[in-house]
Amino acid sequence: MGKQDEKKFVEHITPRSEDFSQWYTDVILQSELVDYAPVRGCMVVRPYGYAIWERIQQEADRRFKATGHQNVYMPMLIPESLLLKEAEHVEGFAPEVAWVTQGGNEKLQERLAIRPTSETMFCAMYSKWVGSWRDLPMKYNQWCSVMRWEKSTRPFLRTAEFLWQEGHTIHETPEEAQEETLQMLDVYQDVAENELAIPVLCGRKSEKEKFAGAVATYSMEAMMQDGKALQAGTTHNFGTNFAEAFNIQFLSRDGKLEYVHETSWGVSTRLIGAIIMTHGDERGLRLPPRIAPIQIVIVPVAAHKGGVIEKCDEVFKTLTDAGFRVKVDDRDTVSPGFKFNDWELKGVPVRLEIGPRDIANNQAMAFRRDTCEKEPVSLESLDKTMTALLDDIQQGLFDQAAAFRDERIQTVSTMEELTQAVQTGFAKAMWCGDVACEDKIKQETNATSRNMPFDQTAVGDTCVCCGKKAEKLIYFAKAY
RNA sequence: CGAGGUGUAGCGCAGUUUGGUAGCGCGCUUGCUUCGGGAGCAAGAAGUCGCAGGUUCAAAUCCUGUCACCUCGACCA
Repeated sequence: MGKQDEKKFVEHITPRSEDFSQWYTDVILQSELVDYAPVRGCMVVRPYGYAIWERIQQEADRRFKATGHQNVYMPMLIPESLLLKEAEHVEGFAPEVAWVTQGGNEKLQERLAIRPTSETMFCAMYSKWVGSWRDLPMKYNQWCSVMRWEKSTRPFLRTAEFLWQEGHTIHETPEEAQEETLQMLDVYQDVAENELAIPVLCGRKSEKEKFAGAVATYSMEAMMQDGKALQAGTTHNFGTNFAEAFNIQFLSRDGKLEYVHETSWGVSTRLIGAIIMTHGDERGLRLPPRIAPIQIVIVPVAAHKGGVIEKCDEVFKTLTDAGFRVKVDDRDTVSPGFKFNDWELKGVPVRLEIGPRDIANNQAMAFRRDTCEKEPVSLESLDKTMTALLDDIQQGLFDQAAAFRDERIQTVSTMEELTQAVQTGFAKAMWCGDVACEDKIKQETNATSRNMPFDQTAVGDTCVCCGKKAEKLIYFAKAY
């Protein structure tokens, strides 16, 4: 392909190297994932974007059920008195809560918060539902939207209203709650790495970065192509903090009144932002096959010629029956060339071009989106060929993202090194554990602590910031 | 919330300095020819110039106010 053609691909999308932020905006709008809404800070998720969300939901929900959780639905409005019960929690969320103050023409006696998260609502209900240790554990999840009055917003990454799931569980013992907290982080990592092909770093948040009201917060952190971190999922262990505030007690095995041990965990449509910023390239999206709403798009070439459409439909049926998510682009209003670019922009992993010449040879031209290579494939045993190809693309995207990330993680032992490392990626450092050092690092470099990995193999003895005795291995990065 | 920027056809923009018939590209409609990397020709449809005041014979253009959005900072899944 010549230079001229190469240029055409990119004429509508700002190159990543020029302005990553603008590239992101161009891609999400042009691939028709979302559009801006007439409401400040809100996005409209369009069919293609929502289809990706539905795939994420299916994969996550399947795992939630497999680990013994059930779905429920809680109301969107939370009375102010409920929200005020857990002091640290209120303080954390108060600045970004939206309120309903009027119903019809009447001013409400008590303001109602539009949920920023539902810990308080779950707690209110759990306190009603729990009586005995025999009622435990209760492991509920809900898929819903929440609202946070954010000051600056970006589609998928931070919007005033966003779709997510929030799991809330209560347990008999601290050990069980901790086990749940870590198990769900594993589930998230499994979804991120094996479905979304996004490598993540899992670990515990510092006191400064933990969730308001939690005893311990864990996260998985992904690196975007601009080297910035994106928190892609979190799990929290609340201990008995909320149980004490909401009086969630049960009669224990030895007849004593005890508080439950509680957890919560969530992932959101932000994961879609992570997919875009992890895998996207100059032509647009590159969707991992396991999450792509369309895995294979069939583009007829010279569709007016006899037999072309029929062959496309035949291949469509074969592949659909074999379990693939397939689409035939039978639009007669645009040229094949337009369709090629269109589906590349939309990130479909594999494109099969079928024209008269292919039919004559019992083959199709297969284009793979990850490498943009094109080669003929036989129409015989196409299901096996496609299975292998999609698996290869899935693995390829993960490997590429992992290699990119690993290259940009630098082990640092001085502030100079840390400052330099967070310009392009993550800094892996030893830390004394003092919030003063986190504050200083934030102030000097704009980077925040991401998390403390479970593997705490030391890379030094002294704190990267103050030089005192180091307590923890931790990652620092600029974050979304 | 601070600093900057932008609002003109569905989208992207020119026109504003120097007031004087509302423009361009893409898209859209209809027809014909095309179809292996963003097709061509022809004929069409479409805009209270963000909103509200003011100045003027005359305002997209000048003045005042206001709203929305974007970018960068401070705060956050």
